[in-house]
This record gives sequence, structure tokens and C-alpha cells, in this order.
Amino acid sequence: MRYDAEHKARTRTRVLGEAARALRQEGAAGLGVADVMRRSGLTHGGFYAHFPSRDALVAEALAGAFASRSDAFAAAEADPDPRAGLVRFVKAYLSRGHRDDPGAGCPLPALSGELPRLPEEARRAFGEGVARLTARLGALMAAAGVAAPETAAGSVLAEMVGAVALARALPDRAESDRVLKRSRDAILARLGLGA
Amino acid sequence: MRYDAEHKARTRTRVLGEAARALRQEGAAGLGVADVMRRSGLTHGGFYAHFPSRDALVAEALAGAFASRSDAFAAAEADPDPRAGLVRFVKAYLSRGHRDDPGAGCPLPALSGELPRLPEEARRAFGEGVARLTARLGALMAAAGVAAPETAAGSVLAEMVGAVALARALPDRAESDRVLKRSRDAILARLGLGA
DNA sequence: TGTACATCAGTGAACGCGCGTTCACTGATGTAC
DNA sequence: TGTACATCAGTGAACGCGCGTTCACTGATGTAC
Repeated sequence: MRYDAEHKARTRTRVLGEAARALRQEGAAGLGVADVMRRSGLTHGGFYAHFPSRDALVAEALAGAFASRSDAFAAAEADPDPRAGLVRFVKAYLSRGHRDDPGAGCPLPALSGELPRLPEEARRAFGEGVARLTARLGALMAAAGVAAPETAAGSVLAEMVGAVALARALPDRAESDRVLKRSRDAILARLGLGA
Repeated sequence: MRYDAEHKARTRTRVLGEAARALRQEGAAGLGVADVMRRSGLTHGGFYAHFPSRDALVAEALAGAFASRSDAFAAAEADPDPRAGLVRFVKAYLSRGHRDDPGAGCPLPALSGELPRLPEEARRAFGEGVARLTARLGALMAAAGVAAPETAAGSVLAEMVGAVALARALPDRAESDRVLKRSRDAILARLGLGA
């Protein structure tokens, strides 16, 4: 084989990307080494040239999922009008698109339920991700003139996480849509950001 | 062996109770037939005299978990002062006790994350449980004089579910406590139920 | 310039393990005579 | 009243399967001579 110098790093990145998607789509318990490798165009035996264990992959994929979502959140922060950026973020989070594509979505609604059972490395990555997101959302709220922005950020994040998790869980699509809409309306109203 | 007439029904109830606890504690994917039977004081082979399959057990245990929580909710409804009942329910849901004992707690924060991957029977039981709980919470809010009780019920339930799921997931206990407290304060304030 | 060798990302068979499920069997007790 | 039999909840060995992990091997290419 003997590939060029960056080949191995590129493969690793590809595997990690597949794992970050599978992690949110199938859950941490459902993430399979052989499956992730197959989707990366490789056989399962090569996995251990890149990662020491499945647990290490889970933790790193979780961190990767937070990192890619961080990029998405930056779009809201980049809006010259903080209020408009905040509205955009809330609407995107509680959208049908986010509900219907967990693999590319926020790790919180997809994974918080099984996180208590994951090893410490993954839990630490999760804790840091939540803390960072809460802080950034609080800063955006402060910039948008929301009162008590820290409490508001925690409250709004919790509601959005719960609403998306419930919306994904409900078998009836109309009821699922209603859950998203109710929380969107309630959050924007309570932040004084109109409907 | 040859036990008395009600013996089999009692055994079934015991297995179901263990399953309802394990389901919320270990997740649906983590619920093992042999483990549930062992905790019920039996060997795994006897399982199929009571249930046609593991999937059937999961669905029935989920319905059972909703039923036992329904009893708990009835305490809030029974309060002569609906506002006091509502406050009690919110505080209990967002308590450390509820966070620390998922096996006896609400199925929503424990299971919504993996519900999209469960078979239809379980999803139906979940959907019915959520609809019933939302309706009852809405009725309690209406009785307590909360404005737009339906939207408020959906919004509050979503926030409580998200907050408990996040509180359980966070590895830092102080941060976890803060998540519960923030949502408790935010919810009671927005319902006009004081701090 | 040509040749022999070293490298190492990736292959694929094999492993031990725990899972859900099946099934022949057990044995205490109710019932028939 | 005593005896033979039927019942059936529960036992425990066995199955096929997919999993994470290990490891001897491959083979294209860079490097040394």
C-alpha cells in the first residue's frame, strides 16, 4: 500500500466523521466498529491502527459532534443583530429539519439519555460541550438584551433539548410537529422576541 | 411445582416490575432477559412462559412505567389548591431525588432518546403516555389559572424533560444541581407561581 | 540507473463473550379412580 | 382413604448470531546500496 504522508490522518478523519453521525443516529450503544469502518470504505480489522478502543472512538466522536455544532452556532453569533441571531438559532433548533436528521444534529437530545451509562471520557466531553454551549447561548442572550441571561439560557436550552427529544420519539407526526411549534412559540414569547 | 391459581400472575407482575425499573435505569437496549429474570428470582428459560418476546416485555414495561407515574401525578391533582399541586409537581420533577433514581422516575427523560429506534408497539405506548401526561398537566394548569394552558403544559413538560436528562448526563454534580435549579426557577417564575 | 529490502495502512480469519430464543426435562401437587 | 396419573411453572443446557478485539499476513512504494 504505502500511501502519502497525510493518508492515515485523512482516513482517521473520515472514520471519525462516520462515527459522529452514527453516534447520534444509532446511539452510543448502537455504534458498531465494523459498521463505522464499512461506511468509511474499510474493513473492521484496520480500526485499531487508528483508535485504541471503541470507547475512545465514542468519546472522540462525541467531541467531534460538539465541534461541528459549534460551527453551526457561530452562524447565529455572526448575525449583526443579536436578537435576529437568537431567533434564528431557536427556530433552527426546533425545526423539522433538525428533528429529522439527528445524525447531523445537536448531541444533547440524541445522547443525554444514555450518557449516565457511558465511560468517564465521554461524559467529560459531554459536560464540556454543554457548558460551552450554555455559556455561548447566555452571551448571545445578554447581547440581545434578555433579562437574567444565564438562567434564561439554561432554561431555553433545556426546553429545546426536551422538545426535540420528544418530537423525535413521538410516533404521530402531527403531534410531533405540535411539540416543536409549542416550544418555539413559548420560547420566543418569553424572550420577548415576538412570534 | 404446581402452584396456586394466582401464582403465575404474581410472577408475571414481579417480572414486569423489574423490567420497568431496568428499562429506565439501563435503557431499552440495555434491558436483558436473563438479568430481569435473575432479579425476579428466576432463571432465564422461564421467561417465554410469560412473554412472547423481549420486545413485548419492553413495550409492556414501558406502559407499566407510565401507569406507576400516573399514580404519582395523581397526588398533585389531588391537592385542593391546584396552584400548590402544580408547584409540588414541578419541584418533585426537578428534584435531586428524581434525577438520582431514574429507575422509578418518568420514562420521558430516560427513554425519549432511544425511542426512535424501538419497535412500533413501544412507540405507541410512549406516544399515548406523553399525550395523557400533557393533557393532565394542561388541565392542572387550567385549574391553576395559567394562561394558554395547553401551550404552557407542552413547554413546561419539554423543559422539565430536557433539564432532568441533562442533569443526569452531566458528570459534575454542582453543574447538574444548577441545571435543575435554573429550570425550576424559570418555570415557576413564568407560571406566576413565585419562587 | 537498477535492484533488494523495509515500511505500514489495511485485510480477513479467528477468538471469546453475552445475547435472545428454544426445548427436553423436573417435580410438587391437584385430580380421578 | 389410598394410589396412579396429569398438570405446568420453572430449570438449565444448547443454539445461532453479532459484537469488540487480536493477529499473521499483504503488497505498493519509498529508501539504501
